[in-house]
Amino acid sequence: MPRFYITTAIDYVNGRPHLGHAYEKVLADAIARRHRQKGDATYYLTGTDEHGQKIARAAAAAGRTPEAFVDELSQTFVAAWKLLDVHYDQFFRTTDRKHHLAVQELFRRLKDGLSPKTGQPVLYEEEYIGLYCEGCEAFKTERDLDGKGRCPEHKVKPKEVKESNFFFRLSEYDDALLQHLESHPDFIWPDYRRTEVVNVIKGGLQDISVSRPNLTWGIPLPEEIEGGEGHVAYVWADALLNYLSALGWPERKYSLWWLAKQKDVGGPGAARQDEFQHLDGQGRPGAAWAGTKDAYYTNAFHVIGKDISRFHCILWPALLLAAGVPLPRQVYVHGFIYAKGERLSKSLGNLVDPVELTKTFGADALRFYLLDSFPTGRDGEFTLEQFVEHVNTHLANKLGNLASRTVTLVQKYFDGKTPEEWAPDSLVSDEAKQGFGALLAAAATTATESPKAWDEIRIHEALEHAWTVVERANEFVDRTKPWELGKDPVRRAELATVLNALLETLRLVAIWAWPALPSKCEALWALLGLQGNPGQQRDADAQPRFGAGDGRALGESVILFPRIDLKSVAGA
RNA sequence: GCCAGGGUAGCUCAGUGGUAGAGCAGGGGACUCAUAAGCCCUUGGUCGGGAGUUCAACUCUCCCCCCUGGCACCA
Repeated sequence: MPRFYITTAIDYVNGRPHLGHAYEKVLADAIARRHRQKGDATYYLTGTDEHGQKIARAAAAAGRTPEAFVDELSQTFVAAWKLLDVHYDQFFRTTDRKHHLAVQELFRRLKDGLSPKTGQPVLYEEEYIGLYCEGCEAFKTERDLDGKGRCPEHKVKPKEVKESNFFFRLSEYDDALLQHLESHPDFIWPDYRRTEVVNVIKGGLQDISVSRPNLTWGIPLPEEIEGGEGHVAYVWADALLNYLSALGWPERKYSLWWLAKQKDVGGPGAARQDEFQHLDGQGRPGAAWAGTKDAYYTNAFHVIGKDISRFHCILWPALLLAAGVPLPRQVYVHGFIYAKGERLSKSLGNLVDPVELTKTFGADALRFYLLDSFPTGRDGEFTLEQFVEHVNTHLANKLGNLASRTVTLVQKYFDGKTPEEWAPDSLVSDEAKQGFGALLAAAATTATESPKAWDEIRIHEALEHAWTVVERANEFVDRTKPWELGKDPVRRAELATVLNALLETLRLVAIWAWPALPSKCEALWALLGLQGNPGQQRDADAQPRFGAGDGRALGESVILFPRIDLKSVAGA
């Protein structure tokens, strides 16, 4: 069975979740649900990043201990994802004990490692003198400062700080990274992000500090590291490792999801046969897997925002190479959602609260807007007006109304049971025949194109295909005028055929749209009187089965997608 | 500055050589099963500017203008 391991960035808990966080989780959730729907064994990891000076400071400002502070804030993320129907398999926190142990193991491996070019220790200690801005929690170079020698963001002069840090010899991994990017062209999506990363690497990499002295809110370096007392791991050397530690790394069980046997590979890039490599018992490439002849394939699919692509495309693979862990399959770099032309930011005051939106309009309305209204993974612009318009048009007016009018007609003329008759030849007018042909053709096209678009993560295209079928169905209703057929007992077979075509259309749409709209598609499924769940329907079930109904009773007629009246949510 | 992407109807965008497209908004119409939704028809663009290649360019080449992203620590 194909296996699919998908992760999101873990969110830094110095504030509550905003729409950008929500977009990433919903996007990953839709991808994960698509894999589950196909029958792939799927593992979806998300969580929160809870260490670092900013959090320690925010906690202090709130008069709390860091522990209590992160406990509370991480719960706001858990609650938000629950509200949005984000179905993850594990919510991982970097304050988890097993994460501490894993980070320490990483440092031990770095300590023992030798650099690829000069064979020096991968980890080394060096005294560093620099200008440190406390607001940024970062060292600044002269170039970063404004004309008056101040941090442009915080408007304060950075302090000259002398401290001893441990450095990771990143500078020697440029060739290895370039080679990997060369032989794995789809390691980074989209292409232009890959180009950016290649340029950055070619411009030369600098060693990076991976520890922080004089900071307590973090993971202490292991005692094997001489001089490491009082240092904690740098937040990125800490945070990135969550993708492994959540799976149990360094215990071998991590390989259950991090790797896959050749026959079990799922997800993007699965067709690439040249990526298989043999691994030793530690999951290190190059040697045969202990006790088996199977080739293993790296299987991690990281979904991240474009702001952290350097960390995931350069630092992370370099750390993994140094630690002897196979690299992930792909880093999927998505765009940002903007509001009022600016990126979402607390200081700009244009944060859009996904929790409020969801409470007001429903999880599926927000999910649909995020997944359908702009191309998957690209930047998007949020406005309440566009949101309302998009949801009203597609969900309420088109799909919701089609379901509503179909169910009402079945209740009115067939006592709420699916008509057990199918007679396409009974359609008499040219208009009806053409409408019928157009509907069936659209359904056939979408049955082919929708799975393809889903698998290539062109979610907006997958949904567009499905909605084309909805549109053909609404046209078909108007062309065949079932309310007139209903008045004429002689034309009962024709009426039954029309309604069965509509019912089958709705069944298909419920399956095609389910990864994006899980709860509403399940409600639609129940409304259609169907057994089971659209999330359990495989691609074979998503092929058109136009024909006579089985006489089953439809569910109670409900408004699936209420129209949103912008005036009634004034103040929003 | 360098690298990348983009400038097409009021708005959001699709369209890589052969008589300019979609959705929404605007205008008109017929209908009434339905969530005042749906259906039909329709107004609207010198495709950022200029030059070139070609029988033919939104589409290829060159130059210019403008916007956006990246150039290591905010999803």
